[in-house]
Amino acid sequence: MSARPSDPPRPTDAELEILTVLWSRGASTVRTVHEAIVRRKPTQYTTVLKLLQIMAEKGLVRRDEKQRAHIYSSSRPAEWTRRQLAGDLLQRAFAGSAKSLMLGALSSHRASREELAELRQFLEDYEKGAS
Amino acid sequence: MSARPSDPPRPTDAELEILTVLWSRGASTVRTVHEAIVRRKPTQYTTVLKLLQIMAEKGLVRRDEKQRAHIYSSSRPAEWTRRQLAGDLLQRAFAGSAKSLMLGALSSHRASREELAELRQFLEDYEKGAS
DNA sequence: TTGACTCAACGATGTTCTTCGTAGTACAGT
DNA sequence: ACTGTACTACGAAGAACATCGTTGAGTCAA
Repeated sequence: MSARPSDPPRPTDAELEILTVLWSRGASTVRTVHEAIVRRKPTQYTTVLKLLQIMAEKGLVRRDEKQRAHIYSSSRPAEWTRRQLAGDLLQRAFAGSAKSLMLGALSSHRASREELAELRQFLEDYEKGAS
Repeated sequence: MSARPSDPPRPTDAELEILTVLWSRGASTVRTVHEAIVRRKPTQYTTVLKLLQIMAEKGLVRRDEKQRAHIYSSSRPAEWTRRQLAGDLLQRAFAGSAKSLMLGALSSHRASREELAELRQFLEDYEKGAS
């Protein structure tokens, strides 16, 4: 539960962008990641490579060097990192008020009816588990 | 509704820390802010001053220079900035899924019963307004 | 085996962030 | 007027970030 010394640091903006690619596509080569990134923003291949190397040093990703084209994968499940980020923001900007966070998220995003249903469902489940 | 060109940029970590002080205490002198900051983390007076000057340039805070000790205040209400931050994180890390964000926040924080009640209440109100 | 490709490694650059020291200015009390 | 105190302004320095070019090594096919 408590943070071990080996917990990776909070990813930077560019790093997070890469992580989202790894989360959705799973373990990937640099080339694959680059192809996904470049679709949203013009970026050199070596920029992505460098980022991934740095992220490996930080422990944000793991690297399999068995093949010539190294294979990178997120060292933590998406949910773990997301939880860190949400909790971090919650403390730093929202003074721990989950309600304010939710309010902020929803008023900036305009959730669909299905999403709201999901949310209510989740709250119910959570309440049961938490009591 | 849409972002005007003059919208201030996302505050950095240190800037956010100062903003939270301004949000809770209202318009303040550098000295007052410093006193609040130093309680959490040893920091020089001039560090806070410099930060506030930079934030004024960026448009994150407004400055009243009528008195010798300038008075700083957040240029945007707390809710506005919070909404930006939550929305930003929602897009960048949560692929727009408010549910995941909620899940992340709650599983990192363990909400109280009252807080959960508030949340449910808020969701209800929101649903009415949103339909 | 040589040439075209593909890849990782590395170094360099420019920017932003964070922090602090120093200098100068207004002001109050003596 | 003189001195200490409370300010702001400015500049500098180091770390972190983001980006890219170049180099050299591995691979495959003609």
